[in-house]
Amino acid sequence: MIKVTLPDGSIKDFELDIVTPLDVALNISKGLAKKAIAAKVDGKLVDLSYPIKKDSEVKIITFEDPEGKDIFRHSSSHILAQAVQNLFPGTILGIGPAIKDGFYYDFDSEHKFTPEDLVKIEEEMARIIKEDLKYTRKELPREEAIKFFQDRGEKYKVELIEDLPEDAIISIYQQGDFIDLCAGPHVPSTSFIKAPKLLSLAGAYWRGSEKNKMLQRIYGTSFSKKSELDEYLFRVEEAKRRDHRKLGQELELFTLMDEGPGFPFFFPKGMIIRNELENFWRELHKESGYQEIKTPIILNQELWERSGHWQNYKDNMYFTEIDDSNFCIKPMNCPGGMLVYDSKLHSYRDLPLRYGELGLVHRHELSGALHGLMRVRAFTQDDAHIFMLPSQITDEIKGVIDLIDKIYKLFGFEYHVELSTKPEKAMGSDEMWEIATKALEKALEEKGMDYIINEGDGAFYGPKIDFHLMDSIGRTWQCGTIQLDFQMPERFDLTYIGEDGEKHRPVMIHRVAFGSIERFIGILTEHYAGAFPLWLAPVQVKIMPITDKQHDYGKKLYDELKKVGVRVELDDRNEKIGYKIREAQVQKIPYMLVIGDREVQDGTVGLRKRGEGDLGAVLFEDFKEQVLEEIKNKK
RNA sequence: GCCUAUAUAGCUCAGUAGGUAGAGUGCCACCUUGGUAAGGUGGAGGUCACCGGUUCGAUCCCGGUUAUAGGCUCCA
Repeated sequence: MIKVTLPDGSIKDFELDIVTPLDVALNISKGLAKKAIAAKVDGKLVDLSYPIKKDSEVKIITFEDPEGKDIFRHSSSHILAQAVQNLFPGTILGIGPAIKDGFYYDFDSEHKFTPEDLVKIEEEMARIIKEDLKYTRKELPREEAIKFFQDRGEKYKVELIEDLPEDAIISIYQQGDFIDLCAGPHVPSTSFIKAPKLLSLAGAYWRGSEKNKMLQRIYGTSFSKKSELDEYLFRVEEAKRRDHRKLGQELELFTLMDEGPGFPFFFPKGMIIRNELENFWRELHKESGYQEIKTPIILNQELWERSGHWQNYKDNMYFTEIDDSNFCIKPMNCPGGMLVYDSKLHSYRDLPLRYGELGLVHRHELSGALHGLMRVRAFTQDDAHIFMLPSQITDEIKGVIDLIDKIYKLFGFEYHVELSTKPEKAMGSDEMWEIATKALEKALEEKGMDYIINEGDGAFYGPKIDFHLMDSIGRTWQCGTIQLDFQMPERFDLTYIGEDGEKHRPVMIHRVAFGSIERFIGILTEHYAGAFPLWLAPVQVKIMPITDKQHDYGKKLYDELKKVGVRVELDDRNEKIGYKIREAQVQKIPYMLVIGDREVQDGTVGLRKRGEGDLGAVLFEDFKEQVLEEIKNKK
C-alpha cells in the first residue's frame, strides 16, 4: 500500500505496489486528470507516468502552475525540433528550453531558415500534434548515450553529455521517431500542445559564447487554449503601442538619426522631462547631504591608466588626441571624482563626503546592442561618489538604498535587485572582494530586501547591487546601481587625516539612482504609456477657444498661467473644438480648458481632464490654484 | 561585432514583369465661426538610405556600405 500526501495535507491510500501521478490525479477528480501535464513527487518534477513506489508527497502540475508552463513549452520545443528535422533532414540539434512566455530551439543547419519556413514548420508541428505521439522516457548509461548521439551526428548533444557530472542520470525522450537528450519531464503526448505559435528567427551562439558557431534559433510560444494564445498575442501588440521609441517620435520627445547611431537628440518636449527629472534629483540630493560637482568629459590617457580603465575598459572607450598627447572620452565619472576628492586634504570629520555629478559619459557599445534610449553610446549618469570611513559603509549603503527606493516609489515602479560578484576581469585581491561583497550583502539583509546573486557580473573595481526595472514588453533594464570600491582610493592614493593625526585610506561607493537619464526616460515613457504625470508633462494645460471670439480671453488665461510657471499652450487655430480636443488627447495633455462665450461671461473654463473627460465649468482661479498644487505635489 | 530581416514624402505605409512614384496624416492658403476625439477645397513637399555593377534605361535585379528591428554577446 502507498500513502500519497497531497498539497492540502490530505492523505490518499492506494492498495497498489506502484502508483503513477496520473492515478493520483484520476483519484482526485476527472477534471484534474484532464488538465494534468506532469507532477511533483517529493519535490521532484516527474512525468505523469512516473512510478511512485513508496509513500510520497504528490502535487499534480497543470498549465496554470509556473512549472507547468515550462514543461508545456519544453515539450513544445521538442515538437518544433521534430518538425524541423522532418522537413530539413540533417539538421543538428542544439538546445531547446522553455523561457519566459515561450520556448526556443537552436539548430545547426545548412539551410537558412526564412519566415516562410516558419509557416511550413508550424504546419508540420500541427501534423505531429494531431498524431498524438506519446512522450516516452528512457535512461541510458553514459557511454551508451554518447555513442547513441554520436551515431546520429548530434555533436552538440554529445558535448552536453560529456559535460554532465559523472553520476548524472542520463535520460532521453522519444515521441514518434524523434529522440532528444532531455531531463524531462514532459506532457504525456503531443496532442496536449493545443495552441503553438512560432514567433521569430534569430542567430544565437552555441552555448552563448561568441567564440562558438552561430546557430539558428527559432522562437515560439504555446498555450493550453487558443484563446490564451490570442490574448498573449494581443498583449504583445498592446506593449508595442507603449514602446518608448514610437511614443518618443509621436510625442516629439527625442529621436535617433543616422548621423549619430546611439547618440540621441532631445527635442524641446523631451528636454522638459529631462530638466524636471534633474531638478527633482538636485532637490532630493541636496536634502540627502550631497554636494554637486562637474568633471570634464575629456581627460588624459594617463589618468585612465591610473584608474585601471585603460587596462580593463579600453574596448568600450573613445579616444582623441590634443597637441600630440592622448586623451580619452570618459566612459565613467569616477576618475574625475577621485581627482576632486584628492584636490584638498580631508579630515575624518568631513566624512562621509557625498559628491553628486550629472555626468555625460560615452561608451562604445556594439552596434547590434543599441536600442532606442535604453542602450545608447552617450548618456548622462546621475552619479555620485561617496568617500567614507570603513565604519560608515553599511549605513551609507543603506542610505543609498533608501534614496533609490524613494525615487522609484515616486514613479510607482516595481523593481528587483541583484548582487553582482567578482568578474573575471577584476582588480584587487580576493580578500578585498570578499569584504566588499559581504558589506553589500549585510546592507541588503539589514534592509530585509530580496535579491538574486549575479555571479561574476560586478564592475572591475568592485561588487555591486543592481536595481532592475521592466520595460513594456517585460524586458528588464538595469537602472540604479551601488558599487563598493576599495580599489580606486588605493590607486589614487586617497587619504583622510584620522583622529590620530595620521593618514588613512577612505572607502568609496559609486552609485546611480536613475542610472542613465536617457534610459530612465525610456522606461518612464513606457511605464506611463506616454501619459506623463502633470509635473513631468511637457505641456500641462492647453487652452482651446471655440471660436476666435474667445481669443482675447484665451490669451489672458494663457498669460496668467504662464506667469505662475505652468507649461501652457493656446490652440488658437481655425479648427473646430472636436478637432482640437482630439489632437490634445492624442498628445496626452493632462488638462484642456475649453472656452466659449459662456466661460468668457462667467470667468470660468470648461475643464477636461486626461482620463476623465469633460468635468464641466470651473472658476479659472480655482483651476489655477488646483493645478499649481498638483504640480507642487508631483501628482 | 555576429545571425536574420528591413530602408519609398515630416509621420504611417502602398506601388512598379526594370520606362524616375502614390494614399492617409501632418504642413501652407482659402472657405467655414463650429460646444467636448477628425468640416470642406486647393497647394507645396520625394536624387525611392548611400556607393558601385548589370541594362538603351535601375526606386525595382546584383554586390558593398550605413542605419534600423528582433535575437546572441555585452552593459547604465
